[in-house]
Amino acid sequence: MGPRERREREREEVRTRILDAARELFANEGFEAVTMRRIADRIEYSPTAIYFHFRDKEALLKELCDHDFGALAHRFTDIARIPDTIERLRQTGYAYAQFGIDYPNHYRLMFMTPHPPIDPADQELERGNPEEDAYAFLKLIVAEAVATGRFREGFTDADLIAQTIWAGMHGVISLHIAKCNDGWVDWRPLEDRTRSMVGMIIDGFTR
Amino acid sequence: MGPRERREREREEVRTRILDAARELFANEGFEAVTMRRIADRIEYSPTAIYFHFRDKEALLKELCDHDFGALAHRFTDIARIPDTIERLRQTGYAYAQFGIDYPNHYRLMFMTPHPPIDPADQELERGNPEEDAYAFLKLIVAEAVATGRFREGFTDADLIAQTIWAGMHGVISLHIAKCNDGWVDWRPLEDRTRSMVGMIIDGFTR
DNA sequence: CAACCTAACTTAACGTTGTTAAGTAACGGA
DNA sequence: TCCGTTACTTAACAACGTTAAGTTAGGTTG
Repeated sequence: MGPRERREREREEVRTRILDAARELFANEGFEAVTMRRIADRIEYSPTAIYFHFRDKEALLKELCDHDFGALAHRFTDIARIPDTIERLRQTGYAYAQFGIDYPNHYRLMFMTPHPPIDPADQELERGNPEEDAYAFLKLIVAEAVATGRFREGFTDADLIAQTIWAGMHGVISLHIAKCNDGWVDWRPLEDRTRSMVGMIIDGFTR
Repeated sequence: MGPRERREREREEVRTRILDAARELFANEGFEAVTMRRIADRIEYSPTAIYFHFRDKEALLKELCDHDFGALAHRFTDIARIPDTIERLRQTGYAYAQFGIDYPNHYRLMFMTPHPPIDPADQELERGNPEEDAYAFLKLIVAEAVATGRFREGFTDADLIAQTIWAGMHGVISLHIAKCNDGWVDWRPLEDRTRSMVGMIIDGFTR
């Protein structure tokens, strides 16, 4: 089946080019500022062509977000080898923050923008696997810290603790992305705020 | 000067009606979902009439946000009377969270959406005054805690600490607003997460 | 080989959006 | 009484996401 496969491959190639163009434009200028016509211009197709590969602009976004969730999780692969649980937690915090700093527009779409609830049926990403799911990675660290007695007494709910830690780091990054232009707060350097949050988290939970 | 004053008053009245209509629509449906035409319909004016009172949709938003920043600060007036510094800090955290829960759409526009930097010249709100500025209120508590030795040694930068505390609470609320529909996280109840964050903050900073 | 069909597009258009240009009616002051 | 400003309205513009209606190339089938 020669031609059949070639057509399939060509189709996939166009799809990828749309995604690449959209990713770059979204990352540089933000979702709302980028139009379907601009994406189409970039790859020298008509705007309508995009709709043959993606249902709508939101579907394009979702595909990119899914990819970025994976990219975030992959940042942790090296960290996973750190033997000390608390040190691993600390470095996870820093890596998470760095991701938000590196890709603020991606971060905004991934974590700061409400999306319509998606049908669990067409959920592509593998959730629960620490190598693919950043939350699962964090939860694993927390569970280990609980199991090995690194956390204070009474702190046993790994989900609750992980969600609190995540919220803390997310707060630093999202506040930075949304409010860094606001002159009325005498902002401390972002690195200091990141360090301070990681410190507060560790001081707050460890013995 | 009778007629002069009356005209002025009538003008202000229309302005207020526009603001009220916009506030309700924004709060219920979000900024992007509300059109100028819908606001105009609501007050039985033509869409163009709004532009006689506000430069554009963004200016309308800014005026509402400014009002809400004041409303947030006013939530703290009762709390300001709590004698114990740390208890005051705790209640401030809960009140902040409650504000975000009560007005998620307002909260999103105030703290989760990047806005173009505004000219300091036309800054209406009184910043730095704890009765009008929620951040100043928090910073005051932190400074008091530092001064009375309630925080650990080395924690002396009131701005850095206040920004870390703010980020923590903001993280809980903003993550809730943006991701509460995401089924892949086994979310603990929001009250538990709020309590957990307040606890982590206090355990993290106090002796 | 010819007829046909379908996949992968393009061009043109639709309905909405924020916003502006042009016109108008009412009213206060000279 | 005339004039000019104030406070609007109606009509229109450009840009947006999206869709309807062709069009063309290539593979499949009678």
